[in-house]
Amino acid sequence: MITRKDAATFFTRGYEKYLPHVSVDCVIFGFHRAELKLLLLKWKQANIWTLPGGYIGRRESLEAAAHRVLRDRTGLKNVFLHQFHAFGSTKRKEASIRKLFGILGLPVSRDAWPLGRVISIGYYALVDFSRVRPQADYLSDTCAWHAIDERPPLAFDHDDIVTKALETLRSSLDSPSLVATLLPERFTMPELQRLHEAILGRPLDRRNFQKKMLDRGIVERLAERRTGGAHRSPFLYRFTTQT
Amino acid sequence: MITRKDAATFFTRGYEKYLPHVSVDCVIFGFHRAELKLLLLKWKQANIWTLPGGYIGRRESLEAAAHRVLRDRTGLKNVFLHQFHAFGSTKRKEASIRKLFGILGLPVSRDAWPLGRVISIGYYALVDFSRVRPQADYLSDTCAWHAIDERPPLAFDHDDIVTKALETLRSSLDSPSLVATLLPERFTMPELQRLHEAILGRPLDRRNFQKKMLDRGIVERLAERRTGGAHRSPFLYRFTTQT
DNA sequence: CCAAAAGTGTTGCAATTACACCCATGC
DNA sequence: GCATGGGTGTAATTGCAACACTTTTGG
Repeated sequence: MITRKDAATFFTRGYEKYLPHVSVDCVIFGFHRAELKLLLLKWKQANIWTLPGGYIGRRESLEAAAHRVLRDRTGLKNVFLHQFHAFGSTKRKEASIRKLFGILGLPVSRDAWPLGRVISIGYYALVDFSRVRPQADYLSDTCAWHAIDERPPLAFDHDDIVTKALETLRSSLDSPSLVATLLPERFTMPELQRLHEAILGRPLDRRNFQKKMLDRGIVERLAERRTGGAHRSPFLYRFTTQT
Repeated sequence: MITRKDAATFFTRGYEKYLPHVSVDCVIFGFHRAELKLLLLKWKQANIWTLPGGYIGRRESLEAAAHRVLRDRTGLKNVFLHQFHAFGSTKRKEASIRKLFGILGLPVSRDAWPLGRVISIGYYALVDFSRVRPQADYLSDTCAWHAIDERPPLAFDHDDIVTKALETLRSSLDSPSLVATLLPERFTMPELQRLHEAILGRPLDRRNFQKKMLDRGIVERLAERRTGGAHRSPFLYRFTTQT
């Protein structure tokens, strides 16, 4: 978690700890009420929304940086992050960054290192919406979920990054390891289907979906059913541990 | 093309022109005598082979940087480059770089900026072997093609980069735009097949291959045949311009 | 005429798609 | 009992892989 003190030293001596000009940005997808959600940060006292992102430590691997940045800026831990693309934005607006640091009451020298051009490596992940408590860091007012197609416009080139991440996510849906992290240990077939539909943004045929999941050995049925709901009680399933 | 003068000013004031800590590396595939080739540079008077790579200009897009670096270091122009992955190597060996610059008779101060850790964005391309004259730059002895599985061991993490590029190339073979650049305007079906086989590293069925290419509308047959060779004269084909 | 390369067609399997019917549950 | 959602099956289609036969060409 970034504190006030961290932020204060960031502009003056951050380059000692971090590589300038390279950052990671995380596109975090969640799933709630049959909708795909996106985790966004709102800058303090400014109507600027961005992806959680940050710089890379001088001796830190890209992967490790992505995990640390995500934890520091949103509180999320133990997330499966996947690199998907590098973005060479020359759009970074000095003015926005100056404004934020003005609001925070922190000094920004004229040639402060983070005002320069930044190349950003994009990572995405799917996380279990209900098991996560997003927490804004010192730089932000809010860390909150947004429905994927009702999100506010994002700063810099972050809208492009989200678009590309969603594309990648959709095309990698056939590997079950990803979606496994979004559901509880045991789940019903309709639940799994809602999740796939939310990610793909289109409806799927119930019967074909079930057949595919079972034929491919992606999930296996348990003896138990989920009772209590209206209508017929659905079976419970779980992901098979094998490949 | 990098000259002696460029190299000399590179270590001292290069950071004014380029972003430190971020580079692009190009994996250039060629095709000759039914073999997939790889374009490599050998450092001057040292047995160190690397991919053509370089730094990114401060106001230059990633894409533009990849094209410029490739041209400067190998002489190749007008190549379709595709970004495929970012590599966060912490393996960069100071010693190698000092050695090269020692050989070149160029001074390297102790805290020279290019000695630091580098994050590299990988680009790959397929080029027409016969239309290209690779030319080594000032930093290199040799700029030469190597058969993909007889290449020398590469420095830094460049072997990983090649592996990943080859993976990406293979999985993107169904989009014809890539391979189109490797063949002349008009070509025979066997020629196209050899190319696919070289990329995939395995033989393909002649008949199924032909059917697929024609059914999908990837190529269309011309009236003409290629005469002069032994055996039956094959038809000529060309890529369809649509989609 | 024959070896080697090129052109054409058939068949079977597997995955995907579309669609129809039966079962359970709460109101 | 009936609307709603959940479970099962079947036929048509598509893409891919395996395989056999005919045609052309130079030697």
